[in-house]
Amino acid sequence: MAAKILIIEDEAAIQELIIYNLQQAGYETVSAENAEKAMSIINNELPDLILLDWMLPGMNGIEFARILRHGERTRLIPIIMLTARTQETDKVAGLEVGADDYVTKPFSPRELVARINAVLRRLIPEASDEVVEIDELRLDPVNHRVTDGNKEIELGPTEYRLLHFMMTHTERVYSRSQLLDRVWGDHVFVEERTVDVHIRRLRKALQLAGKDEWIQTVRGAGYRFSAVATLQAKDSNTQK
Amino acid sequence: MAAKILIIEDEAAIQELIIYNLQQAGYETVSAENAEKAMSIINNELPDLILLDWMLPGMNGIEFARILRHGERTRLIPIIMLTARTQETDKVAGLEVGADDYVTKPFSPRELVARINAVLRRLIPEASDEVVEIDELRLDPVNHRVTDGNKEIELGPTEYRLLHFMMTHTERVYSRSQLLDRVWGDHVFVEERTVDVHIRRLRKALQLAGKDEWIQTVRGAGYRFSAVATLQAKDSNTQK
DNA sequence: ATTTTTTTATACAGTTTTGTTACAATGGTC
DNA sequence: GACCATTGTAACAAAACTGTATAAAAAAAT
Repeated sequence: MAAKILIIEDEAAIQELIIYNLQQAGYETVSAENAEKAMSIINNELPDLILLDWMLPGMNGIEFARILRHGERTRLIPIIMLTARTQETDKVAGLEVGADDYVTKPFSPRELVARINAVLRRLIPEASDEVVEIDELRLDPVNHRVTDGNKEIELGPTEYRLLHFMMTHTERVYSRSQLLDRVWGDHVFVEERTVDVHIRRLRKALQLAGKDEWIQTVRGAGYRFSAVATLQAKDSNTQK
Repeated sequence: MAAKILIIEDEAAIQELIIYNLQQAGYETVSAENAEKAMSIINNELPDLILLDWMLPGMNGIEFARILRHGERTRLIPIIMLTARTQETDKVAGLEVGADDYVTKPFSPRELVARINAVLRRLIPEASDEVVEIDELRLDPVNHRVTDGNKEIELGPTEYRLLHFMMTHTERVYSRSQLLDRVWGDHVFVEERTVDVHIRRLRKALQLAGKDEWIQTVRGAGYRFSAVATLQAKDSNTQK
């Protein structure tokens, strides 16, 4: 599942340069020349990351970034600002409004791609195309396959995304509501208990590989993915 | 257990900017635009920290801070003031009324988060997400795990919170009623004896690690957590 | 030594949380 | 349109957790 990147840039030449390079790097791209078009795209297909030009016809990028940060659905989308300016104040203003990084023009395509990679890895690793492999368990976003050694594990779409998220966020407890936000999407109207059901389905699928214990219940808190072998100190006294 | 931060700020743009950044930083947020709403929120769900704008519609922040400091339940909640002014006198007034820190607008989100972290660490360490480690005993709030060396210690939710509180407040006696307030939460009505039971359960769990002696009974006063070598005139001939 | 107070230990019943399964609704595909 | 996979929810079962009562033990006071 290649990350989808929205490019908001009015200069056609630069836009095409970026599109070319991002596609080269394996990203899916959509683009808009102004804020209105950008908004309509965002409403249709939530991008994973937004490349936003500082100067836009009609509305400046800072303003637009602020609007995105206000939107319920768009709040969590990483934003990288493109700016011709190098003033420190602009940098600060950009970061203050919630940009996650910025690139000054002129930029090298390699630098741009590198920064995008970095931001995605940091903020939504499950949206990057990197293979995740833990022990023998391997999830390959490119061919959308999960394997254990040479055995293939079949998962439904939701279980796949859930596993992908968990494998890229291990050793950390996530509440049901956090999982809904990150795996289902922000503020999807779904019962929290639904998470349990999908956890169950995922565990069932992993059971064949004997890896179902990696998905752990943390009572009162949520779920945790952990492949670390820890000697349980239980079963010596907790019995009834 | 992410700390819950109440943001009292009437300017929508600033409020959302703060919300976004605090959520990014892993905090839970609630917000209010004026003093009344803030009060009603506080009555329902005690926040761990309050971010309070200096200027509020109807009532100024200083006044509100003073009210909070008088309230039985709210007295101990850390307050960080947000102010557009930089005058030294205001700073003084803010700190005098009991604010624990203050941040002047415009502020960088990083600074804000850093100050919040600092205040929380100082005043309610158990609400921050930092790992607590004493000797070999390690409690990690992020993955919600307690380990002794490489042995995992399994705890129920209440024992976990109790241990977390005690590990972050060592070398000090807490009465049962204090523990009920801080671990169970105020406004909870349970027998004081209940504390004994959970202390017992926690000790039992720690016993496997041989760390149960760290939870000490102070007769007539309460309990104390102390990892300091207990070289009391206790004469451990009675060992084993 | 005896009594009183405080703490520990344990059992138990009630409650909450989580696991599991079945089912109906949805939406895509042939 | 019929088929199929997938999804979310509800309902019930199972498990874990909680608070209280009670009895035993320990410490302090008499």
